[in-house]
Amino acid sequence: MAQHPDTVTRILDTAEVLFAERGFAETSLRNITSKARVNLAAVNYHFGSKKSLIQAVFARYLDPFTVRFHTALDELEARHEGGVIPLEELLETMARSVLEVPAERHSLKVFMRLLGLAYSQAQGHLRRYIQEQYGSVFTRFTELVRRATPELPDAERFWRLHFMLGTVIFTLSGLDALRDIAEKDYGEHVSVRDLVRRLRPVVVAAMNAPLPEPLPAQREAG
Amino acid sequence: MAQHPDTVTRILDTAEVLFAERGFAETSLRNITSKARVNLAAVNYHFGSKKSLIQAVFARYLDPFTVRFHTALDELEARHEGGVIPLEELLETMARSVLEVPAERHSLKVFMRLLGLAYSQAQGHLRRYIQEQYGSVFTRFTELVRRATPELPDAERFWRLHFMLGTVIFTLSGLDALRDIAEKDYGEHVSVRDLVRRLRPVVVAAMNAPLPEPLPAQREAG
DNA sequence: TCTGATTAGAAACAATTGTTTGAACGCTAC
DNA sequence: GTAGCGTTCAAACAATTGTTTCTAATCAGA
Repeated sequence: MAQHPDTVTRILDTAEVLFAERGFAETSLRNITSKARVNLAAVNYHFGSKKSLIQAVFARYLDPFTVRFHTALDELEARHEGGVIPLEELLETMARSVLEVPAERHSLKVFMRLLGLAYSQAQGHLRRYIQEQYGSVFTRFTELVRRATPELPDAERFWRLHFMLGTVIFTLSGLDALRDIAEKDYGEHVSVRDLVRRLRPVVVAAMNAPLPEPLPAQREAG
Repeated sequence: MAQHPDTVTRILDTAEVLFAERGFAETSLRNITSKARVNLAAVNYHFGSKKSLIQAVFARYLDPFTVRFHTALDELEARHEGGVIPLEELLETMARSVLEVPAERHSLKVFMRLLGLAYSQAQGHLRRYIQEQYGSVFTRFTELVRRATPELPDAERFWRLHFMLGTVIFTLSGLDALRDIAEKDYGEHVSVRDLVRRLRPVVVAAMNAPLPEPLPAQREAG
């Protein structure tokens, strides 16, 4: 599919930035091709459609992440010889895998923003694509988390994992805006690693929170 | 501006649903007017532009919310006679105020989805509008939280509040997708109120988490 | 019932969208 | 060199977008 790397790469580099800044529907192919100084037809020629371009942008981040995360989990399982891996180590490993990807690719901010868009933006095809393509590594991870937290009911663990996913994606994808506010209010410049440091105890405490009181009799509306 | 309530209301009712389902850019005025069985020109006649329509949709939720939240905080402060209000009560009050709005208006799902879109969707005008229009009540809230958590450094509290904001908005705005997964995996249907019940102990635990270990000497990259 | 302002409606507007076309270019292999 | 291939390019495509215009209908107050 991709022969002449310059055009394809320039399209992807430009597209990921514009998508992250403005969303998918708000970014036209002409925006991308003009900023990338590439002919308009090049996108449809190399990628086939705008949808496929969006998926390609994601794949360029998620493919290396999946590889890294799988091998990191391999090492972790080997080190514990089939025993239960503590929750802290699992979370630590995931965080490290996420942080390593943009070190070789581009900005972590873009990566996180794209993840946020994948959830919030309607774009049914994207969610389906990500689910099909990268669902397995998450299944593996959640299974390990299950063994690390046997006291949690399955549903409760599911929701808490997604709560924490929301925390991380929301924070890191809106980082620029939040950082501006934080600097203005506290004069303190926060790095991504500083934020991850702050996130760690919060996420652990959230996962270990006491169980909610059961609902009374389920009287419901709305 | 609005005389004949039927048309204006039908537009707003339809628009909020479509916006929540598909986002702003993905929802055309023709989608709205045809589903609302209203003439296309009615939107521009009654609201002036699509942007103004979007803001009107938000105002219909945020105006009553702001009123309710302010009076709820008034009562809370009166009840504590100038003393410190415990964190749990502050969070509880905010949750109740959020939940009460759609009871008189429409669905909480729509409300949350709209909030999520306001953050994730680029739509600079929207964030500015919300900030200007409804920023004061949040300033009041965070000041009360500050008094309730004197042991937290200011920066730490700032970040933890935004972590939790991310958790709630991310979860409730992506509710449909998550609900599909949860139902498929656990057969269990979750209501919004059920989710709020699950969120409560998690948020409290996160806010009360131990402080992160200070960074060592700031060796840093990326 | 006539008058005057407000709302509804059909049609057209210009602009922008993703996509397709067909000719021109640049290259390697014969 | 030239045939064949992959790539670039300008142009056009049809469809859809938000907005405007102008006419018809509606309804209140005299």
